[in-house]
Amino acid sequence: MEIHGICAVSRLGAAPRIPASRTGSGSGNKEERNLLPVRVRFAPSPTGPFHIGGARSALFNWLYARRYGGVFIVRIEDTDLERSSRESEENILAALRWLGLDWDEGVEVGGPNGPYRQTERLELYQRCAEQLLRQKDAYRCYCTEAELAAEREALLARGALSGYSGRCRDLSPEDCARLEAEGRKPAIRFRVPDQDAIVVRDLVRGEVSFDCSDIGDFIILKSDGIPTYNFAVVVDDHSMSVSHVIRAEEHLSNTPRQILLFNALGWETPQFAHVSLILGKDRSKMSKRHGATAIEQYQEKGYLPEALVNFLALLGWSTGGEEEVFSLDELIQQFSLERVSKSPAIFDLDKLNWLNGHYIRQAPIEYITDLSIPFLEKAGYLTTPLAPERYEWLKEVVALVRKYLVCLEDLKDHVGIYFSEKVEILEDEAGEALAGSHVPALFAALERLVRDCPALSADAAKALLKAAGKEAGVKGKQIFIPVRAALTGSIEGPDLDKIMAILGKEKVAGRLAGALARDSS
RNA sequence: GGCCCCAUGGUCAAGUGGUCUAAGACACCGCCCUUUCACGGCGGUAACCCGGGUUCGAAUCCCGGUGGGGUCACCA
Repeated sequence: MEIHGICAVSRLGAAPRIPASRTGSGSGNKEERNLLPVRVRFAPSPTGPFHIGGARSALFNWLYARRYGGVFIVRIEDTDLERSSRESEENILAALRWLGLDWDEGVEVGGPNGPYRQTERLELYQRCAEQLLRQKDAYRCYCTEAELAAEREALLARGALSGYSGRCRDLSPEDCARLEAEGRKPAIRFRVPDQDAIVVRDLVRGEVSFDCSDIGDFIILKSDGIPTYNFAVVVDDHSMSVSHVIRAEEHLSNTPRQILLFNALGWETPQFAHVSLILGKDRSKMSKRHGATAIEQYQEKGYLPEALVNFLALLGWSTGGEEEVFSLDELIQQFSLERVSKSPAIFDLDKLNWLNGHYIRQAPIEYITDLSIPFLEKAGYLTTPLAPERYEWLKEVVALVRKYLVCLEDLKDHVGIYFSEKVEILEDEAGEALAGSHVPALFAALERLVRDCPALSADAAKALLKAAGKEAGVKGKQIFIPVRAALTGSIEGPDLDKIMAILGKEKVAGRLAGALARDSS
């Protein structure tokens, strides 16, 4: 297996070791660093469906890359062998593409720093771990999970929950040999230095300081040779020359460990930006019980990617202006890390719904019609391929009902009357409207007029309605309500003349006759 | 519990010491448009967590409290 990016590691020897006394996340001030080419990454672990929060992290990274002409990398953090799967990796990538977030380097597209799946870069981590071992910045730990669990429990009982006892910190080669003879497989632990404070310079949070004594020696390479998250990110972010690490706030407390690793390996740290979390209605971290959390679910319900992107961008970021609706291009123009909010945001489904409806109403009708087709198929209203006239007709249907939609899945509740043969009386009021004494005369007149009409356009329908009313001696609501009831089974809905035009002569006349027959029986 | 982060209407948020009797959006309420519903338009209700400082002056700065969240794994 060939691993690119080894060059980055080979610089190791030459790079000056950053003294342990140094605090801070690396050299160079902000302005200086900003001149560096922007290289950001989205690094999901493929352990389940693509979460809303992950999507926002991906979006922010992508926007940042596009805003500054940088490179957006997608790397797969699949070191959790138990939970990772190709299936969810593909899921995530598909969702990324659906949202319109394309990547320049990474899994599937390749690039100079690949491979982009961590399980395919094991050799690299191995080598870096050995380096640390040689420098005495890491050591082999022979404790078993059971021993560690017991130790943790004891620690917890004393109320001091933190870290590792350091039992294997200073094992002699002989100790190691003996333990290995027992059949124990060592994990590799990082030796956290005696350093007072380590400060994270964060682009959204400012300087955040952590005390080293609060950080216990942590494992960087598991006993099976797989790296641990904190180790793999550092090695990869360096070897992929990542300039800015933009990720969720839950990683903030991991950052000092990572900085320690960067320092020990003699590497410069990237810039960090920790974006606050997305919370559910009850203010706790967004999870399944708060409703749909997977991007996939929104896609299935018929949310538009542009609405979701727009919504996600506004969660934790704002322009400062009054506008709320932004295309991807407009977001790129305006995005900046400086305007990312520090406080967590609650996922507001109402606003997403409004935005989605807004996009459904505003987008070109062909676009919405095309997106609607799979939903109509699924509801059993349509089979593809569509004849051209049928498509034109469908466009009119969609144009008529889209103002009622929150998402495309709602279509099925509004289009039944245009597809089905029979009308179902849905409301009591509709039945009552049909029972009016003037109704038979009105319907008879209208049915005749409709049948005699050469082409039932909306304009023609309007005129016919008026004429029929005149013949029956009624007007206004007395015309519209019963006709609407007969044609749609409901007393509310889109403009009646347009409904009639879409339904066509046959259906209109037939339904009128049907209502009459039903009424007299 | 230790450590860390956060705190403007129900929600998203603008606001970076005076122009704040605090913007905008969603939701809610009302009016208008309309044959109905919806869309749309117009208007309205509603907020600086508490307590101390600093200052001529604080939503804005500092300290403390409270509340919420995150994190403490051979998970990421």
